[in-house]
Amino acid sequence: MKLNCQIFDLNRSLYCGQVFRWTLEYDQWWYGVIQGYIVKIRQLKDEIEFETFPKISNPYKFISKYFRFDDNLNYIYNQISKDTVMKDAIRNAFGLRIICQDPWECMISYLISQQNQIPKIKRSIETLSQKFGTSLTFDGKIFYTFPTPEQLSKANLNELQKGFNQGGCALGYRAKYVLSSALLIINNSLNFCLEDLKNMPYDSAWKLLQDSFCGIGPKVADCILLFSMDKLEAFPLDTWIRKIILNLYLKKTVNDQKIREFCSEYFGKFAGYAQEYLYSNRIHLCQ
DNA sequence: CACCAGGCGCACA
DNA sequence: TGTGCGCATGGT
Repeated sequence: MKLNCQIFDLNRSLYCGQVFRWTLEYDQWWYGVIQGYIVKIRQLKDEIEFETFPKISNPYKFISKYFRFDDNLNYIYNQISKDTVMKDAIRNAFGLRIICQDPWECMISYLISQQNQIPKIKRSIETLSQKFGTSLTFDGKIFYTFPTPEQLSKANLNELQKGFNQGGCALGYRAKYVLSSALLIINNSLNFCLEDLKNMPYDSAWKLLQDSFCGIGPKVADCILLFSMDKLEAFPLDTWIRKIILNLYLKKTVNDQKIREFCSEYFGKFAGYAQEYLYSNRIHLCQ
């Protein structure tokens, strides 16, 4: 199937560190698993070419929603282009789009991301899927869906925590956060479901995530809201972004709360896009 | 061998 | 309300 798209860079969107389950194979084809579907996709100029397995009833809608093709990037660039730092960041990562992930997978992925490195995050999530997800075969390769809360709740703490060379997922101290989150959901211990957060204002959803789940703090909550709950005002403040904002914008040391207040005010309701373009340029901007 | 990683919970003031 | 410390494991 083919789909025309404007202001979109597939490689940048998949490679920038917001999603963890995509791999680049031959002829520029990316393979990934989105919910229960394997997706094979590549970009040729302004056109993307893709295929799903199993076949999905409305593939164009599925792909458009995932890559947020309804976001008007021209308008968003205009809104966040407050200075030369951001203009350069946009130029260097032009076409990068926030991806709309599954809330549950996103939550677990960013619980795992804390105090961790991207290659290891990917390896942990891949191992988690292999051990507890459902297998699918396509193009002669075996893929695994991200485990549901039910599937993940059957794991024991030890095999989540321990290292790869001991048959574990190498989650370390984060294992208890992952398992307790799965148990909270399958035991119906919460008086809301994750999808409900999409219909809440940003502030209340941000607080509710941190109050409900152990291991979710300000940064992880923002990642969940930005990458899976359509909250484009969320501004995940990690070590890289902290350095960039303190060095290039505030030029003095203030606490995280002050940084968040500044970024929210300065970048506005598309602050999440601003964050993603700064993060994408982090190596360049932190020198 | 040190040291640190897309932070967070907890103990203290 | 605000600050400092330890954390499991893997990578450099």
